[in-house]
Amino acid sequence: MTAPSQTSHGAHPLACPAGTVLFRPDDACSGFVVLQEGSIRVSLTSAGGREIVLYRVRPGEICLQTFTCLAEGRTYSADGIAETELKGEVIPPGEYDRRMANDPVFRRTVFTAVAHRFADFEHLVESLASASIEARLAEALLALAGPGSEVNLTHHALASEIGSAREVVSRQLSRFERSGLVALARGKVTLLARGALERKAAGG
Amino acid sequence: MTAPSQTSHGAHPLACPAGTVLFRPDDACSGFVVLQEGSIRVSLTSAGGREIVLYRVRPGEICLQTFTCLAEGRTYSADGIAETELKGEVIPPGEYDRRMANDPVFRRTVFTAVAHRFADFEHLVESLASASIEARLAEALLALAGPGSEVNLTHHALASEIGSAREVVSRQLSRFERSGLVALARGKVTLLARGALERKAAGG
DNA sequence: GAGGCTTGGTGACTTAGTCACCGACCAAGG
DNA sequence: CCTTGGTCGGTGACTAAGTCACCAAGCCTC
Repeated sequence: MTAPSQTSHGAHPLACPAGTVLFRPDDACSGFVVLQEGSIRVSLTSAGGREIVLYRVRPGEICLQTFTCLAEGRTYSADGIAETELKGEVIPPGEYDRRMANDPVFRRTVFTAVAHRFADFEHLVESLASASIEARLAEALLALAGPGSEVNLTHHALASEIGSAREVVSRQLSRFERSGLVALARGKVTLLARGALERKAAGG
Repeated sequence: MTAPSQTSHGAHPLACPAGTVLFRPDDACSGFVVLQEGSIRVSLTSAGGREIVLYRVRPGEICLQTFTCLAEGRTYSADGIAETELKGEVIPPGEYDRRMANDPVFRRTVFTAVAHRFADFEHLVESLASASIEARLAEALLALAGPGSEVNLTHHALASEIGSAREVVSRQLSRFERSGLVALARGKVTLLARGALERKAAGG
């Protein structure tokens, strides 16, 4: 995408290991992240300690939090954590503004990404407002497994994915296991019947 | 793409009465709305028939739905209804693109508005994921009353505001009434103790 | 192999959402 | 007027989800 020659025009390289905290609520924004490799998990934690994963940033996507901060000159309001090792670059605020103004391709890319994120958000709101835990958990498992059939997360982490509580996830997973949809192990869920899970995710 | 007899900048005037349906899911987007007067209610209705109000568009704000449609060339995914009589203008897609590219003030305005909307969305997600019905209803009542102290909505409409069910709202309102926080009448809620409601809204 | 942390299981309880139903209010037409 | 049909709101009974407290099993490290 962006050639290294751009670096000389103001972009810093970004490289950090899994687990790095990229930002926390009230942090100032140091620039616009263009990710080449890896995955950033962005989540909100409410006063009561309940966490919910808003979205993940992957190569070609953008961090909406960062966009918002840059557009309004505000601080972050969520947590951003590197889920894997990251590679990419950081475009500092001034350079970002310049490119939004002068680089039509860059601008187009950012718009599309913002629009895409928005659609995800809408889906999240709809889910939270009206889908059952069974459906939300089935959907999350399918999304997290990707093309594979294993999800290496604790029940607590799964609860954060769907904005619920650990106990609720534990009980629902037990029900899935009793129905033969998944197999459970410590820190791991193995999907055994994608079709059935897809039906549950759709609200069947 | 040529503009016939139009405003000097290619925008159509917009004027319609309260209750007008501006868009529905799967409608194509006819242009970017710049509102000068009035209020548009944008809401999602899930498969189960549950409705939730996402946001309102007022003068100086933008419709995120419309932004998304224009950026990705997609159709709408929510409902937009005029809550009051509307006045403003509609910038057709081609003109919108031209202005985003060439008019820095217009671009800046749109960015800021998009960023602002996203902050609202984040608040909505946090609310849905972790706030009690008591807190959400108190917050909605305060927001809907504005500087006044009356909210002229049915319990059903209030339920849509907070993404809950009519019965739940009815019962919570009864509790508020018994505590002397509000007075109830058919299609109307009168706020009697803003301070106490603000405390409830904050989770106290 | 003993403590200490993480993970997950469970019972008991509260809060929220659903379903079914009914009565009060309201407007329009006879 | 009075009927009639629709909207609005109240309520009981039930299910789903979330909370709280606690415990047991796995796992790490010293």
